[in-house]
Amino acid sequence: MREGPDIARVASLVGDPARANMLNALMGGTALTASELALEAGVSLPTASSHLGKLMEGGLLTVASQGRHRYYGLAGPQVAGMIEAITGVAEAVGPKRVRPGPRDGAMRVARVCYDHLAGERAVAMLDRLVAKKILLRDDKEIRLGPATASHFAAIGIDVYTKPRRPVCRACLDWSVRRSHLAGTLGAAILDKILLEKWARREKNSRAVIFSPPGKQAFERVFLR
Amino acid sequence: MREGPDIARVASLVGDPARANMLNALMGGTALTASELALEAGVSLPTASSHLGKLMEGGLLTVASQGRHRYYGLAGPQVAGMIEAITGVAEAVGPKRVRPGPRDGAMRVARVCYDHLAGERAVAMLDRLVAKKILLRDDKEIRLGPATASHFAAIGIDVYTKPRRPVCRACLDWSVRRSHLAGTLGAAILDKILLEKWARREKNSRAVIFSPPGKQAFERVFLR
DNA sequence: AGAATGCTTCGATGAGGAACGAACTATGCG
DNA sequence: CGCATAGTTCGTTCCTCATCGAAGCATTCT
Repeated sequence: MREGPDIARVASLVGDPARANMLNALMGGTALTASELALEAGVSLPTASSHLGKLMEGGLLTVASQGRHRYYGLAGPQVAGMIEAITGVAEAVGPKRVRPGPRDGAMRVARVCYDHLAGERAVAMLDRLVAKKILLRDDKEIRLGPATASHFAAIGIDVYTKPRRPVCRACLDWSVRRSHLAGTLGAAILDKILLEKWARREKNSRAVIFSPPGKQAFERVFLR
Repeated sequence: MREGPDIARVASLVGDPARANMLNALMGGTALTASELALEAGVSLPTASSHLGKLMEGGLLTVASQGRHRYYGLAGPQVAGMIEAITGVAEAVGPKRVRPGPRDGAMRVARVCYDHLAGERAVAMLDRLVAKKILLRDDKEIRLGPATASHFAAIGIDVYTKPRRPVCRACLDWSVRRSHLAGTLGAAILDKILLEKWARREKNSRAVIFSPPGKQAFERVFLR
């Protein structure tokens, strides 16, 4: 017998298919209502409610009541990171790539990770920002540099909007094994991409699809 | 309903207390026999055997038969990383730090992570190696520099012993939120530390306890 | 107020799976 | 060869927990 944090408790919360589907859906970053999550998980509303209660009690979810809606979201980036880690293992040990499929391809290129962009395109972006010394990579900790604020202001992104969370964070990608940009800045960039309609969210998926002109615009702004 | 890697399957494997205990024990890095794992998990041998079968089938474990013993070990660093991630969340959401206790303190300072050293001391070591430009931190990817081989040779560590795995890897710490050195080099350094008896493994725990002279030696070699 | 929607609670049902003892296979020892 | 040790397989028992229908709150709309 051994001591330590109760990892079985946390893992078993993720271990139920219905709950796993819900968490997966919430990896999209937007908070969802109980009914949406029930649909997503393929269970009835009472069942979903029960699961949500357990996830709440387990500390994996937060909830915000707005009128008669209750919006559930992931409790934080650490939880999101854990799910990505589990996804990575599941991907590795899972049925030997039955069919890579276009959906998977799109996911590899660009997808939503909690509230920011992940995938090859996101990794390339971070690399470029670091190479241009707009961001400074120290440890996994990515830091702002002297040029950061002015550079993003020129693009139309205010670096210091929401002061609660760290502005910059690195987040490990499960497809590519490198890091991409998370934190409020990462979130702001994703907002920008969607707002400018450079890309759209694939319905019921974390995939992010760039339009041809959107891809060009993204490359002009972030990869040049 | 949604597609993608079967994360529930993987998580539910970790979600059983007996299996979680086994995996936790294997995070110590040494492969263990079925009986040792049964003891560790607090279940009977048949039960343990059944669990081990499931973990094998799930791809989380590897086994090496030696005579009438079967040594089980984690399937790889990715699995170890996942367990650390889950541990981090469990730590964060777990019962509000009932008593930090000396055991926890020791774990924070230095512990075994799969096959290399983790904890504050390991983080400090990596920082120092990077600051001295003996290792180069690029992305999370840590790379060898021109001075690497000679520097470690002087300490008595051959950087290029086991060519199968990457020599350098960064691994995220759940206590400190920074990275430490993994890969074969990380493993070789831990070997060195234990071989020189600078530190000993706490029995039945991942904690690594440095003796006072061992701590000094470690600091002289790695932190100066 | 009454009706409609969103969600939770309660209670009953049922299935999956964790547990162990007993029997079986395999390796090592004298 | 027997005997001991290490592990697995089998069968049974038992309990947890996921599931849903029905009923109960809460909020908003008309």
